[in-house]
Amino acid sequence: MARTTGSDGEKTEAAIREAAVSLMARFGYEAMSMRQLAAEVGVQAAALYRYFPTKEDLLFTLMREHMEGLIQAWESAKPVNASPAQRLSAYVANHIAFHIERRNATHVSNMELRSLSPERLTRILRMRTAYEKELRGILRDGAEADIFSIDDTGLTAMALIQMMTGVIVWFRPGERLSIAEVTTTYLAMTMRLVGARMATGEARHVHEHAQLRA
Amino acid sequence: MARTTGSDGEKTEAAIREAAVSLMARFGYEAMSMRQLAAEVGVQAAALYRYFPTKEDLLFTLMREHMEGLIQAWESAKPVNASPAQRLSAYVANHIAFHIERRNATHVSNMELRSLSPERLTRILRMRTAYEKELRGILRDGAEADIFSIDDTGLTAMALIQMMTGVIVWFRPGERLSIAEVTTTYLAMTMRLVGARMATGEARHVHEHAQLRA
DNA sequence: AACAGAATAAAACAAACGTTTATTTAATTC
DNA sequence: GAATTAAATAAACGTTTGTTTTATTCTGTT
Repeated sequence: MARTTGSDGEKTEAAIREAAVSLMARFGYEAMSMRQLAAEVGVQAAALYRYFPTKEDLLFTLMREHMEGLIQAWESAKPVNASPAQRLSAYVANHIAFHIERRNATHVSNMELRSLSPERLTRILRMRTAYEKELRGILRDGAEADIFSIDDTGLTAMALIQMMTGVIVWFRPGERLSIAEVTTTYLAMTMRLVGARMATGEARHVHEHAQLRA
Repeated sequence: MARTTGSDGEKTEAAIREAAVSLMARFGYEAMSMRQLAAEVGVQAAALYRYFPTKEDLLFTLMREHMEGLIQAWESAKPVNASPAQRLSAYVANHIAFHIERRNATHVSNMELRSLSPERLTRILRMRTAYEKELRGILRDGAEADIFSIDDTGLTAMALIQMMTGVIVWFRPGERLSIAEVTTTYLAMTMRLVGARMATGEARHVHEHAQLRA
């Protein structure tokens, strides 16, 4: 046998990506074999190499596109001419929504950094840093305007990101809480954590904004 | 050659554990080969099997002892007849100190759960749940006594643990911040996050307690 | 109808994997 | 000082790994 009826390169590549993210999230990059991946896709192992030159290329592609998607999602969600509290609210809501929707890809991006070559690791970390810098900017603006009470901007940003990304560890869709409820609670915790003092009525706006997005 | 001069079973086993934690934290459990581990210890691969019957046994032993150590540390640090705020403060300080001191083992315990057999995974998760239950108890007591403002006890506990454990991702000893400074800041963030309303003078006690431990 | 090339299968590659076996040497015991 | 136990080596086991090579089949275009 060789080329099978109805086979299409684009569909095959999409199937490979999807299966790879799923298997890597479940078993880890090292533990997933190319044969296992091929079987999941319904193809021979050699066929994978038409789409991705090496296993590491596959990993890197998935990670890069995950990060690009995250940054792009924030560029779209990012409010203009908004108060630090509103911007922080938008950041939290976007971060949680994006990561819950992409649980598997997030797991891979967070756990498999060590399987990248040094140069590729640097590229991914650069993207990550750029994304985190946005949060630090919001926190700094809020602190300077005396809207937030923050000891250390960098440390607070890291704490918030760890807290928010941690959602994917325990959150299961369709269980006790909805995404909207989780987002609302995380928003409240975030605002308290940064000691937000909001103008009258702003809390309602922030709340509504979060409900809308979640 | 065979038995080498000055060789000692206990020393070798300790060296294996140490090297294994280090290599697993750096490269991951799957990526670390038994030959690589043996080379790090300065021994042949077969010698490892005198101490650990399989690679997974080695992983499980490291994880179990890490969790046992964490629970034991909390049993020792846990204050009696203390307010929820003081108990929460002790929990945070103990958690951060323990995890910073054991960066590598924490990484392994958090990242390599999927490499355990189902039964062993269950055993580790049971220990983890028991430890987290302590935090939920503190939060519940504080909420019932109207000292904390908490939407959802379980969710808040997970958020706090993710935030605190996240320290090991970015913290490097001897850089910008000391362990004491980090602990103080995390304590302040935690107290704000749970909306702690402390009695007059208690904030100082909590602060001093944290400084003492850190 | 012929053709170009994309897509895949099948088989094989060398290297590395966790683990086992048989053996040898060092330290301890009687 | 002989017997025994503990600690390690050297070599090999069968399997699996990521990857390459080669050949074949199907699809879309002319």
